[in-house]
Amino acid sequence: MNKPTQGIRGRRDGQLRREAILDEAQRIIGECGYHGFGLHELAARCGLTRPGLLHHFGSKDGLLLDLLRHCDMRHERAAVAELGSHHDPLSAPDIQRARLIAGLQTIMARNIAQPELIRLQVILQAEAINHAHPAHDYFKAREATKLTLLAEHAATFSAHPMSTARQIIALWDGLQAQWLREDMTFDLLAEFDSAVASVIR
Amino acid sequence: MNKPTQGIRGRRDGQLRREAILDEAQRIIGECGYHGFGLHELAARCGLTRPGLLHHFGSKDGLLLDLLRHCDMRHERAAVAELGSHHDPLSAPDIQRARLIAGLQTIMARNIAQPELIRLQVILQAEAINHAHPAHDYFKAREATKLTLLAEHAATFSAHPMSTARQIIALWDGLQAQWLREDMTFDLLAEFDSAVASVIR
Amino acid sequence: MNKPTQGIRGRRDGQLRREAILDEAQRIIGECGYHGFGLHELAARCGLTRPGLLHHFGSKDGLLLDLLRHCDMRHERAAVAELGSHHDPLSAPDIQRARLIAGLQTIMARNIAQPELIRLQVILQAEAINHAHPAHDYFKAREATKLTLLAEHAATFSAHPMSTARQIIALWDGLQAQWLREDMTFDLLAEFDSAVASVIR
Amino acid sequence: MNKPTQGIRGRRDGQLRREAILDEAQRIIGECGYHGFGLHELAARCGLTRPGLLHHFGSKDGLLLDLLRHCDMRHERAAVAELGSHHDPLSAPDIQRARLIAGLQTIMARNIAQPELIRLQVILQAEAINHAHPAHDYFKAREATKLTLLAEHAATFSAHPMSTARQIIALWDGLQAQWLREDMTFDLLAEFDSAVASVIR
DNA sequence: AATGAATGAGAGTTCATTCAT
DNA sequence: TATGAATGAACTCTCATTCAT
Repeated sequence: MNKPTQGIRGRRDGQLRREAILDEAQRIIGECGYHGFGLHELAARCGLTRPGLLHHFGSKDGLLLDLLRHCDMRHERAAVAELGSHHDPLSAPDIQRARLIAGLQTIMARNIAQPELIRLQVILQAEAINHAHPAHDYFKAREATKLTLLAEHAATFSAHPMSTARQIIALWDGLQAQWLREDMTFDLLAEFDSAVASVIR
Repeated sequence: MNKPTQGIRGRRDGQLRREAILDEAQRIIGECGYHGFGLHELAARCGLTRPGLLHHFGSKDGLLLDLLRHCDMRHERAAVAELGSHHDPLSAPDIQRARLIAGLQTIMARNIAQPELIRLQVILQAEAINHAHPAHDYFKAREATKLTLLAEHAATFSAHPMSTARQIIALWDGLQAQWLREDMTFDLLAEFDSAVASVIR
Repeated sequence: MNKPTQGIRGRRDGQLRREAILDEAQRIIGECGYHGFGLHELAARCGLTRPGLLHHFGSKDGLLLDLLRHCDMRHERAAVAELGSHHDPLSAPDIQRARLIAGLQTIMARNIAQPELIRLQVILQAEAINHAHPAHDYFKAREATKLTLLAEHAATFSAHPMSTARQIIALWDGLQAQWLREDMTFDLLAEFDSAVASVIR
Repeated sequence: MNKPTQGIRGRRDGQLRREAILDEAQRIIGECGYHGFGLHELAARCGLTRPGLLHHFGSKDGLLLDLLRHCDMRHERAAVAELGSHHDPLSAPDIQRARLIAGLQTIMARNIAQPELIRLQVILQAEAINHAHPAHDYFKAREATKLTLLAEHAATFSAHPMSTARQIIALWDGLQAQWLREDMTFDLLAEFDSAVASVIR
């Protein structure tokens, strides 16, 4: 007699629906970029209408920022924790170096398991170079954080920690982009490992 | 009474006009990406109307491809020549390595002098990961060319020439992107030099 | 254990809520007109949601008509009473004239104390000229009533009571509109008094 | 063999088309007000699409301002000229008064012949009380001009020229609005004449 | 070589409203 | 009594493009 909790036309739990939308948004923005995707297609893929989307996020910009916050909480914080947990400034340089490499490997391995996340980061990071892009501030802050964190680690064994940090980030971003450009046809994790080993000596 | 030079002058003017437009297009697409820019703004900046633009390039896609071809002829070929001219498979590994580094330095230095070009490459390369992007094929081919060329050079001194090539490209792209993200506030050339020196040993 | 007052309190609270909403509606519609305002802003200003509003008034049109009824009861009836109470067809023309002027003054003075009411009337009266406007019928009836009432008064001393009535209304409306247009920077009451004195001779 | 100047689907002379659109805009805005009308209906009535409209006026606001400018040039200037031409500060007060009345009559008669113009003014003048309305500044300036011009005239025969000016404007606006409200069923010109005669004594 | 006029498609966004809760 | 979710229709406006001139 009773129809469960499901109302007409896909009324869902709110929070659940929001997350489902953000998942789909990650996929579509990762493919087309922020400027290249339209609310209509995202809405259609989620089984609702454009105003239905905006009910949850207010605006296209708002959706993007919510997506970024969402990724931050789910992945970024885990990554920072990964590096932070093994950080012990009193250890010997060799151990520090090994730990950093291990941490980076772990994070990269996790990323490889979800290529949509890599796609999203690669394209947004490029688009957001433009100061007018809604994600510009987010990526500016992210850049500074990554740089500082890596430089801190590198300080224990490198004579130029800042340069080392830059090199790690460059390899990270550059290899991820290559991997996507070549349709994930090479072993990203192995290439990253050997590359990092080179720059860290 | 006859104007014999008019045809030529007209054609030459037209050519000049086209180049001026492409220069402006490089700037605006480098800022906003292909999806983020509109023909209207480009037309306005060039002092003509939208149909005026399309008269020269046929379509937005056509404009992009013309721009890419234009860059190819002006810069890419010079870069390839730079590397090719010093390539001599019979030399000693040390010399090969030094020549490659010198060639890369020269090209990077040339790029740094025209940041709009770097901007264009960074954003388009990211956007064009999407198979539906009009520049996808261009960048796919470019990727293969670069990889092959660098691997050829690296073969003379590296045990894993393909990986070395990837690492060079990753550092190249990654440091350029970082440089733009940080508003060109660090010494890109120096960072690139030391990074390449690391991965080439 | 029983809550005998709850029903009444609830109803009283509801009534208070409704009045608070109508007050805010008066302000916002007076500023933007019926077509220019949105339920969303009104709802926000009242601290509830759009469906919350519609729960009380059924529809946007319904809200407008309720507001009009509300004003009718609070102000319009008082005005009619003001004029009616002093109306005595048997008095001498001079007295009639003086009483009418005094009555109009009283009402105008009352209006000036609540400019939002004047705003509302001025804009709605103009919008409602359109036959399709939801307040059209209301203002059509109001017009007839005012005209009849004033003409009755004027009949005791004017040779053309209908024209006199029209002139009074025109001055009334026209000066109120001017007053708002000039940001209430002149003495509306004084101007109205002297104007009415002129047309009534 | 040759098709005249008429291209596909109503391509017209540009300037002619602009004026035709403004004529229709006058009608529709006069009925529904600025907030009450939509570009779609106007476009449809003119036999083109929404973007077709915006091609000529840039935006809805732009259309309104162009319409206002258009009316200014066609009617307002004629009215000012009408009053100005007969203005001679050296004449006797009686003559001044008679001339002013005659001038106002002429203008009002001209207006009555085009009720759409009156409609437009009545509704926009009310809507534009709101400072955020795109026509606010226009009507603010217009108000000041009218007031100054009439006060100048009235100065020759009235002890309170500013008040007299206000009264004339109030009667003007108020009677026009009444006339529309009552579906043009009374003799506006006659009522205005007798009313002005009263306030000018 | 370039324009002005116009279009169809689609952009993001707001609207009043409905419905289950 | 009021909400959160969602809709369909409408909104202004921008897009790339076409076409006659």
